[in-house]
Amino acid sequence: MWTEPILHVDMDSFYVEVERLERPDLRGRAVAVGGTGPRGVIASASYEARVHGVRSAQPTATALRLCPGLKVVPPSHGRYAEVSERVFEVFRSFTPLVEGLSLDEAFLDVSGLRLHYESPVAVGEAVRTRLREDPGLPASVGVASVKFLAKLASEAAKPDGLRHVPLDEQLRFLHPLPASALWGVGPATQAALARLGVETVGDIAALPERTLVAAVGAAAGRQLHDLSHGRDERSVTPDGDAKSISVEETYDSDLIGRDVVESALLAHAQRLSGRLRRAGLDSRTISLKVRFPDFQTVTRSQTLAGGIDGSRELYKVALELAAGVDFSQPVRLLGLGAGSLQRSDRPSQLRIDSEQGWEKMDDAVAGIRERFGDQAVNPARLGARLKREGPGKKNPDA
DNA sequence: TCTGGGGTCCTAGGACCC
DNA sequence: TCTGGGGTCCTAGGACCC
Repeated sequence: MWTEPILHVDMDSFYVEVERLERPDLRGRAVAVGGTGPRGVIASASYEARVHGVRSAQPTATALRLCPGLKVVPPSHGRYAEVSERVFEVFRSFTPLVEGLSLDEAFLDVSGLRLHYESPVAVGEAVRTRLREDPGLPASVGVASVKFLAKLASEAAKPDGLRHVPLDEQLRFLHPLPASALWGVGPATQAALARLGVETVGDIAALPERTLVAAVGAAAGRQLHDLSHGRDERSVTPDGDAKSISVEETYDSDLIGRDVVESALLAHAQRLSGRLRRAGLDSRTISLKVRFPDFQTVTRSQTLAGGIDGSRELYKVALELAAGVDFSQPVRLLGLGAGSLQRSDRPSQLRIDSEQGWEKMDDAVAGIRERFGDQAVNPARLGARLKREGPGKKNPDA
């Protein structure tokens, strides 16, 4: 039996490297993929850019100040999704036990490959070699006994490396790391831990579980206690269906007035409908998200008796939700989400005729957007505004 | 040059039912 | 006449992840 059968594979600067596949001029220099508008942030930075302090989630303006020669490329989400498909095909050619965490990283349980490879490390190197050949991208791999250690190991392996954490060395690897390295420790939890005098994972391990639970809540406290001792019972579970789908947009300039907000919600309803229909899903819980200039964010949601996926139905619910929000302030961000998803077995003969007409139109619109992008088709209500103001920032997200 | 977009999970309170 | 507890669902907000 292999004692460290879990791999975490993480593509290096994924978006940047995908751009470099087709643009050799981006190789060897400081480049980042991110929003180029006034409110843009960095999604992925090359290592040449990271040297200057450029980080993902950083405002693009800040990144440019830190690294004046930085080349910022707007994201091509459709392309990243395509390459991601290829990456996951490579993963699944090794084992069916693949659990994706995002477009560019996954856990692999390789315990079934004992007869084919000398060790999990050999599997990890083979995965790296295959990804290097096709789609031609660098990846880092962590090899460990459990998921969260494999993830920490791949982090330590970056860039373009492999790190193996043997079972009998895992606490020596784990305990000196900062507490914030643990999965689930963000700014708020870190602050709560700091009040207990905790700096490292080893410090967490020295605390009784009840102290952690009192400080950060039941679920998080118990998890921290387990992880700090190297315990992680979670198995590698191949991906299930999505639990929610949402669209949101932060506007280059704030939306002012309920009318403008309602127009924007119509566009959101159309995009959301397209994504639901392409996925073959209905939603029973619709949620509205509104962020104001001071970053205060409110959500309103409504659960229906049955699932919906049509833009007109989604828009109707969105308007009802919006009626419960005060729009006397400008709006920075609007989002529309769909939860409680269920497969839409849509026996169209059960729908009334007028509904069918709208559904056919939604399908047609979804198809066009899939091929030509979200800006290709818009409801008439948006036409006037778009003509006046132009289509705004390009959104190639398909 | 303030802070994207798409997700998952948790908490806490209230409604409602048994 | 007053007092339960448990379970599930819904809503709002928040933490966190990439």
